[in-house]
Amino acid sequence: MSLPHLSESTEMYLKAMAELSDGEVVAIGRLAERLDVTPVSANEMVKRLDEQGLVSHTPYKGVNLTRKGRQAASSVVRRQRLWECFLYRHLKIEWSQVYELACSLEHATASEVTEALAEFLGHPATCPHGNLIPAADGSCAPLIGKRLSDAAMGSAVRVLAVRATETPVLKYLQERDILPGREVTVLEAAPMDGPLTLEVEGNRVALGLLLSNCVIVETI
Amino acid sequence: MSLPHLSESTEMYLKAMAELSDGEVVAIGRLAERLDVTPVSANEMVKRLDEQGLVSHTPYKGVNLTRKGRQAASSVVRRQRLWECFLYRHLKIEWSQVYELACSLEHATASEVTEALAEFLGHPATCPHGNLIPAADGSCAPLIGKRLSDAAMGSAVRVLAVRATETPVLKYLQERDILPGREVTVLEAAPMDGPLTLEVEGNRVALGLLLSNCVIVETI
DNA sequence: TGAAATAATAAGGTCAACCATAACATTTTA
DNA sequence: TAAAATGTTATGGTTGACCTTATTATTTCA
Repeated sequence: MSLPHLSESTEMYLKAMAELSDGEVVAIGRLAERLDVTPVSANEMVKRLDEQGLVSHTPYKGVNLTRKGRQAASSVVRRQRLWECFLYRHLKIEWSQVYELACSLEHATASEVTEALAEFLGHPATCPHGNLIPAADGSCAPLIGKRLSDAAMGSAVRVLAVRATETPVLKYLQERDILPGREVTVLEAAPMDGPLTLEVEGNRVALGLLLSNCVIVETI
Repeated sequence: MSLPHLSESTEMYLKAMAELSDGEVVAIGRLAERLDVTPVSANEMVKRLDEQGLVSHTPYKGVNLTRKGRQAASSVVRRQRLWECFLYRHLKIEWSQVYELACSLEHATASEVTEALAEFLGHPATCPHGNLIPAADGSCAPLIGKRLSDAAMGSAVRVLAVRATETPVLKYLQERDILPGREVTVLEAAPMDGPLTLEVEGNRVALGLLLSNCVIVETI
């Protein structure tokens, strides 16, 4: 059941794959970018992960998680998101910072602690960014929603989740009140992949397309 | 103020020194033993710590913490003991396990998290084993008490703290109710450094001398 | 289809923190 | 004071996870 113990680096690769993929194959270049290592290093590491049976790598095509790898990645994500809940709810740590701070803790958390924490928190369904917390058995329902960038012009939507990890990016969203639960109206989309103009909590906000891609919404 | 960031290994050495020394010089052999590395490795590491100005090593005499090293060690101990409180009080993790589990977390804890945790816990004075939690500024009052092995025969004492770290040892004490706050009467000391016979919570318990050294008590 | 972009492989290097073995220095203690 | 215990230094080795530079393979796209 429980794996031999994965290194912090291994866990970061698995988590990055889970966050980037949505079940699809991931290009080694994206992985390298996300983890801030060179493509050569990512290649080496992927080879090691493949040998351990955690990923399957098809040269020139990309990498995906094996059953074992997906299970391990879920466990990492579960730990992180539970810690995010704790840091945010109980320690009152800033929304934009909890991802980063929980990330260090996740690798140092034994499963007894994870499960006791889940119990303490009342088995939350989502992290403060709105992303779903995988169950202890590794299963994780998919998040149903669409990208803000795909919302119909003039439509009012509710923010479900934010798929961003970097503190400065999260801070940017936080300052503009683009947070889970908020209502947003899409007023305008500038041509040539320009920014969206939104109304959030009574304010007008311009949001670049790439960032709008990271905001998951539901129509209301 | 805050140091460049110490490796996990560095933090473990500093903590071991703080726990072993009581301000005195520590023999490299004790350090190696406690950290479960060879004396050669401990020597190499101590040299590195000396170069970083964290310890001062007098060949053949021993090592002690510098001001900087003591400050860093206090910070590690503070983090660990705060996590112990959280794991014990809020996550209901077994008393004998919290040292070990908090030890992994301590190295992954940013100072924002440490201070928020202290606030959440209401700034506890001691960890679940009765040991004092250093203040945020690194200061730490000494624990006033004596060793159970030094208690007068027939005297009733109260357990203040337990200075043990290994889970099986802590479990042994836990099973015999030798926990902070408990009253203990010393009934007999066997000759030739034999065990003490104690009465704890109405039960007779034999406790080896070495282990009795780890139990800090006050007279009542 | 051919150039550009991306991916893979090879070779050699670094760094922290460990290891073993062996030789030598110092301190303790019997 | 000599032997035993402990500490130190030297040498050489390992492992994981990175790095650079260069070459080669494949895929994508204009």
